[in-house]
Amino acid sequence: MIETPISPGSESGARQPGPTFAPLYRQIQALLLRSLQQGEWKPGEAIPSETELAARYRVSQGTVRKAIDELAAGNLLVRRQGRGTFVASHHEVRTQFRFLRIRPDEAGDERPEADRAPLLSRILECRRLRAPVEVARQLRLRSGEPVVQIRRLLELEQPAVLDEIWLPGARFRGLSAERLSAYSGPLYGLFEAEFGTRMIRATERLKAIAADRSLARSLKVPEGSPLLLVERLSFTYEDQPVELRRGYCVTARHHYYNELN
Amino acid sequence: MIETPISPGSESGARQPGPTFAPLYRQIQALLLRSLQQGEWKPGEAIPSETELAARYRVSQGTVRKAIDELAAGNLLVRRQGRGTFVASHHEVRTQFRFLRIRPDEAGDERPEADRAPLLSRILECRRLRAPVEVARQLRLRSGEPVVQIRRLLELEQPAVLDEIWLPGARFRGLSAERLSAYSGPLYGLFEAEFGTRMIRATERLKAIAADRSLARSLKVPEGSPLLLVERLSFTYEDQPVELRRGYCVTARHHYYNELN
DNA sequence: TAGTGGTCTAGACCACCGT
DNA sequence: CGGTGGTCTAGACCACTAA
Repeated sequence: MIETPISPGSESGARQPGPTFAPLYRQIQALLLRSLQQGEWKPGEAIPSETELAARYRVSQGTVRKAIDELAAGNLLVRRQGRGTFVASHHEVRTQFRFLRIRPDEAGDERPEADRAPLLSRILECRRLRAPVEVARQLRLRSGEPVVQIRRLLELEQPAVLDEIWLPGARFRGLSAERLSAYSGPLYGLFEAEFGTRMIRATERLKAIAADRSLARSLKVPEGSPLLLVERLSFTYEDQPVELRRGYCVTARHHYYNELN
Repeated sequence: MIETPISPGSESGARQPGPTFAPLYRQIQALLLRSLQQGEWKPGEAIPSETELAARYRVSQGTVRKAIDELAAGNLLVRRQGRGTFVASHHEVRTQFRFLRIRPDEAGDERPEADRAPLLSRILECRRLRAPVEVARQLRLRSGEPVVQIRRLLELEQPAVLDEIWLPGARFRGLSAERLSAYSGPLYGLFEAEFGTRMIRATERLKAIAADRSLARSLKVPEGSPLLLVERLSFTYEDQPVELRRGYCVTARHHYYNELN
């Protein structure tokens, strides 16, 4: 099966420089993106070789290459010399620390490698309910639509993070506390494997707040203790928001790590 | 003047695939980096065109292009179609918000554009002293070497951030409270223009802490209030650390914004 | 050894910018 | 208009991986 993008100028018809003009490699990129989204290639699998894709789309290898380059830069694909190009997966170690920014103060100053930290995740709750207004707004649901709420405790040594997670109910049917507890490994790994939902990017807002009674009890800190609140909105393909998460972190022996480039 | 990198394989001598092998475009990149560091082209200025550079280094335009691509991706250079390639500068609006991550809660949800926020910076103190152990360690100085310490208050509406900044004394001779107060605009703009020191990248560690008496007074919040502590280490060329900064932020009406890709 | 991604070249043409 | 960066091609060779 051959999909044909607009032909390049030197071959036949010309691209229209009109208002919707996009370079060839971006069109290829969009086609690749569509295939990824539709699951033509699954996370962890290899996509066709550059030569194959060039033939399929009837463009030069260089053009395919540039399309893939950007997707790889965006962490959607992973290039491996001599082996092929693979669909990125949250199961890989390399991808892990892209979203987990809380680190122990002493360890992993910059290299979160060989890090077999005893990261324990304890599911406290998993229930379905109608989306509160603010949650609905951020997830772009109608307020009152069903959502899944998860509460879990992350322990890196001491109890460190209490997460409150909201997910669209429709997309995450059949998600239960049992299923969550049975699964070991990153949450996003489960989401991608069991629900076909891959988190692509996220925005975060951080604040310092004082622990209320409930948080204090869960995290075993005095009431009023300063906590780091990390509010995250995660997106899948097409910039669809699919997870709202509020993490309350004890930062006595941990910190949130960030790099500015 | 012509500088000659190792010739490409197809032309004459071959690159040695030895342990120190680097592709041609990386060698060009290193040469460009050296010119940038040595100030051959100043921030805001244009560097020579791709064709010129290709001639100078005796490589093809495509190779120069790839070298520049990566430097542009790292925010060291800025490409402008039809005009040329320019040395990035902290004076440009585009670069501003790369390092300033504190935002008002309501505004600038994702687009920090057209943002003429009344950002007031009041210098409280600027003095020279001997580097405390921890500061010396992070700035890679011998403990006791001279450093400049700056304290300043940033007001976005209410007083919002108290910054404590340490700089290597040798690199920042002649820096004074007067000079700082006289300068309006981003601090890093002053550093790059007056001291030839351009901040390239930074690492940050964030924690939630309780305001002690001194902080409480400066920021006009009750003692014990939760504050967001942002500890930043900034680097210039060659991964030289040249600024240590501790920012204490009131996050009642502001937050720290971050994007995960 | 065959196949993959990675580098490099040379040349053509296009889009954008200032003059 | 001329110069700049941006796109696209075709072909060569290299480095890495797995069978």
